[in-house]
Amino acid sequence: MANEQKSLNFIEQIIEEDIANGLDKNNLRFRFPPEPNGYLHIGHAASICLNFGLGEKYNAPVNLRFDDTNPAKEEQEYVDAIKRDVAWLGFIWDKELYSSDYFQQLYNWTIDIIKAGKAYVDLQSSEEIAKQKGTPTQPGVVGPYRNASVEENLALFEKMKNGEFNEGEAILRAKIDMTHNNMHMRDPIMYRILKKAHHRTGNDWVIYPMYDWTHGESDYLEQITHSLCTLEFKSHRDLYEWYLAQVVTTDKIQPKQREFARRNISYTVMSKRKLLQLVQENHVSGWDDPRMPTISGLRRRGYTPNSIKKFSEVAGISKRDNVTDVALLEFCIKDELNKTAPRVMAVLDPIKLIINNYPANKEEILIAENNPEDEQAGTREVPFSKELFIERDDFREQANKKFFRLKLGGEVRLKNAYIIKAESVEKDENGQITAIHCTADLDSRSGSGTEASQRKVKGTIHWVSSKHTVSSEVRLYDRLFKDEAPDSHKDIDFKEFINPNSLTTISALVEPSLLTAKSGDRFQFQRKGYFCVDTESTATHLIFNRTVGLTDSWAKQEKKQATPKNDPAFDAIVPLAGKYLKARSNEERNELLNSIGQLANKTNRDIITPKLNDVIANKEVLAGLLTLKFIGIDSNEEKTFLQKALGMKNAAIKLEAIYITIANTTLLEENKALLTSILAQEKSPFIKEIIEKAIA
RNA sequence: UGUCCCAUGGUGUAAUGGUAACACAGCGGUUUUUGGUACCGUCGUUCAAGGUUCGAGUCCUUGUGGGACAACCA
Repeated sequence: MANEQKSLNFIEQIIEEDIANGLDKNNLRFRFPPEPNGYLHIGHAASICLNFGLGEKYNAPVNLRFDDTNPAKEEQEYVDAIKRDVAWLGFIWDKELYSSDYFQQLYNWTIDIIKAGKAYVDLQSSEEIAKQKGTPTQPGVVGPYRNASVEENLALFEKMKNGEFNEGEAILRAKIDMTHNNMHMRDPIMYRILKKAHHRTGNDWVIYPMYDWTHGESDYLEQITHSLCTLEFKSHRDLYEWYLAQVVTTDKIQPKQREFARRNISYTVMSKRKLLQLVQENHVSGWDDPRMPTISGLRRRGYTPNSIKKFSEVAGISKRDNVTDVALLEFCIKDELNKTAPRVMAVLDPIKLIINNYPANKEEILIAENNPEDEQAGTREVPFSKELFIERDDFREQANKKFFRLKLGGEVRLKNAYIIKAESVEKDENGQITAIHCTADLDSRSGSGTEASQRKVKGTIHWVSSKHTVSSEVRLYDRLFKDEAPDSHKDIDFKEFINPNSLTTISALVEPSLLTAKSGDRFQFQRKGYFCVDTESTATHLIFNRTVGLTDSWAKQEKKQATPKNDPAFDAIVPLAGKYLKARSNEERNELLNSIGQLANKTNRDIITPKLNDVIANKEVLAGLLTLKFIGIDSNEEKTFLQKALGMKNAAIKLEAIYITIANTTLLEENKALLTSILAQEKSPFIKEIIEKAIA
């Protein structure tokens, strides 16, 4: 039986349990509640797919609700962008709602809460309030305004509402418990004064409700059954429930907040604050730069709504911190585009190919399959002539048997055309090849049905006809960051890891059928990858973005041979160095040092040294340092690395670098000036003392 | 020196006390007019120690590791 049941994620399990306990399925209702202070990213897509996915699964309505309680950060531009992105993903929201629609209702409830003696106006400065709040390990203390009378509070709150206070002079707090374990319960702020125009309510209000005092009540007003948010709101749940308890009536549904882990992806960052920084500091061209993990960036990059939904589905949902391999996202788009994208020929790095035995004035129209994966896709016409361009990579004067492409004296098929044999090359004065001469087997034309056309040759390469080709701009994107998790390093700014080569713009030659391509169209450039027409593209200046490359097992093999192998011993040292950084006792450190020493003696200096000056992460730097501590320093590269380590922020690394430097008289002499300058800036008396002694 | 959450292959998720599985990535092969695709194969996993149980990835205890929480942000 094809009755295979898909396993439920933990949210679905909670819902099923609630239904089993008597919740009417027909009352199920969800919401996606973004703050309009930035663009949506692939992490939001997980939340969107979760909420709207539940809506589809249970046939329940899903609201799009803008959490717009902070006019200082929010803009209409973001509201529009968010609506566009959710709609583009293909989801239909039940109602478009705004928290700001509930300002009056929230205000009315607030009056009741004050009357019940459960909220008070506090006129202290934010510093005083913060001080009284305590810390996670120390309880807070009661402030002087906590026991004011209901009448006084009502009057003060009225003054707040009427704009009689300036920003920062007064706030309204819930009266809960200043000694509560959960900091959020220590008399949290319900309202603050913000004399700013709101993008929807204008200047109607000068008091604005805080997130906690808005979110649960909005859920309640909309009768949301399950209010799903990310893990960092876990500790807000107590407050969410406390606020709800002040207003619920038993005949209505009390919403339930549940938390799931946000979706992270390797080689990128996923926080609005950091993405905003990339935009503002011009590391990217905008929110929709194709390198950005935003929905709009992915759209421009060539991702489809389905590929993003598919990704959210296969990545799943859970409560564990995660960094999902970006390869999974790429798989989702490749898998779809393989079935749907028309094939075309484009030469990215052209070199001229002349067919000696083909008439100079002859032109042929050849027939090419649009998509071998899709019979319905049909065929197209591609012009052919004596002079062509092929990919520079597809030719070598000499090569071994594993090279299936064109080499002197070797044969290869030109896709959809003839089998050719390379005869000679033309070179310029620098020895650079400027043209390749070949002869064609004129009986071997693809599809001609002749015996020669059935011949098997090992390689097939793509081409464009010189006379008919269209020149275009192609943007090749690589990952934006060099590190898997650029924002996971404690004392290193994530921007340190930005990949300087994340965008390469080239001019490429494409087949003439692409002349009619329109913005957003997606193609497979055969043997190269999937590309889409950029939004900036025009009829006279075509621009293609590379969405993702094809799996290239030849390039992989080449690379494997070209790049030096990893050093297994060093790779084993790195995690130990990570532990060393966190070690609490000298005993622990000595034990680790012992293991590292044994491994260090097995490392291969020739492999490690060239890599040293590229490492950025603390544990890798320390691993290099500790390895050198055992095997000694002897090259200039290693000395440079030591100096870099001396300049690092991390105290443990700096200290280790200092120890290595002062243990060796030559190194000490060479780095005296550097040590002196470190001494001048150093705050730690311990490190200062060590340096002073050594220099003296 | 608190409270809470989390811990399954390289990565992401499943297994709801009963054979640890699926996908991605990796590796190898077959097919191929894309070194793509497809197909086949392969690699590798329950943080530790105790306990409950006929039986524990799952329940309990302790420990270890990671994370969240002290914005007039959301």
